Amino acid sequence: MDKEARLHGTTPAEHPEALRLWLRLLTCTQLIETQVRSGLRDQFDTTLPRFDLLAQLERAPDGLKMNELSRRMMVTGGNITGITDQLVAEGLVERVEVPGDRRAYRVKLTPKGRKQFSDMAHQHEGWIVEAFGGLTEKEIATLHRLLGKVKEHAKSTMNTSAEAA
Amino acid sequence: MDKEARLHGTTPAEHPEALRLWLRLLTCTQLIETQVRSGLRDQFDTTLPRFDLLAQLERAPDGLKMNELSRRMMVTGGNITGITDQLVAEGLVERVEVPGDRRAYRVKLTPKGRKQFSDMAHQHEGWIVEAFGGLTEKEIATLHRLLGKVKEHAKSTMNTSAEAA
DNA sequence: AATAAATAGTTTAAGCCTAAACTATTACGT
DNA sequence: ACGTAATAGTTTAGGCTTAAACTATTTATT
Repeated sequence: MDKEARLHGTTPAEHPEALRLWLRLLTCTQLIETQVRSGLRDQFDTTLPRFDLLAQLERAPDGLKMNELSRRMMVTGGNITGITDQLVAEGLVERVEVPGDRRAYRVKLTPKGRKQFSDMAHQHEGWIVEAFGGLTEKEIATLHRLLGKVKEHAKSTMNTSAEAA
Repeated sequence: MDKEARLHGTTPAEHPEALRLWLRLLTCTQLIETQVRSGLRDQFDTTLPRFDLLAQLERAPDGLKMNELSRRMMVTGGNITGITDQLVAEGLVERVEVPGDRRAYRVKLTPKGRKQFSDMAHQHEGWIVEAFGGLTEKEIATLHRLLGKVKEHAKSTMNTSAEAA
């Protein structure tokens, strides 16, 4: 019996492996994320959410509506409003009216934004490749496959537990 | 070929598997974290960082110094100050003077804090077990092992890349 | 057409988090 | 002992994020 298992003295764990896995998952994400944030700040004077939003738009030539950005980036709409405002002020993205709907618009990369993102994306990929440099191609594939199962299971049980209360 | 792979059209990736893995890792972490935050808020009216700090203290019967908490939780010292202030105000932890060093003190759980954490930890474990419910025990072990390699590699190359600039 | 409900996006208040500057204390080198 | 450097912790300014309340517009119902 190891340390982590023993310490929940009053609440003996039935599945300590799951808890350990969760802590490790968090640690890995946080380590890599910290590296990426640091690189974006030092080399491009920008932030991860700004980069993420540009990345979403780079994959969508026709731009994306705010709620599409919100869903894809898994953050709230208010958050998207703030980040978009900044990027518009910097001239990296633009708001384009949607013909049939005066409430909505599409956010698109400007040429300047596309150029800047291209530079950043190249560096970014380098950081990520380096982050997983300790794994073989096969291990990367295995990790990807197993996390795929986690993702599907998490999505499928999203709002199932709240009802049990 | 799935969606994630196709989308980096204009920036042909040499190691697209690493990028895909990173995106999936982020997604999984975020999905589970959102569930946990939501549960802590709805059922215990608290937040994840508060829970994490209590969790650290529960494993350290003699308490921890601020910088130890900072290092273990991988956040800045100023952050620890703020969270600790709140928990002290709620009576869940206490600051205890360190005999030989008037700069430092130890943060310890109060009996009330220990009790409250115990309740939360039990629920928390349930959420985590459920989050990984789509995996077999063996798959959990594999995931844990592979993430261990990622973690070690990330830690070993922490400040090696900045020098190359 | 009139009303109600849903949708798109923004604003607000509050908490988290960081980097950098700061205070207080301790350790070290001479 | 004295001056400097290192350490422990806090404060400050600013960016990120959320939930909830809000405005404006569109869709559905009657």
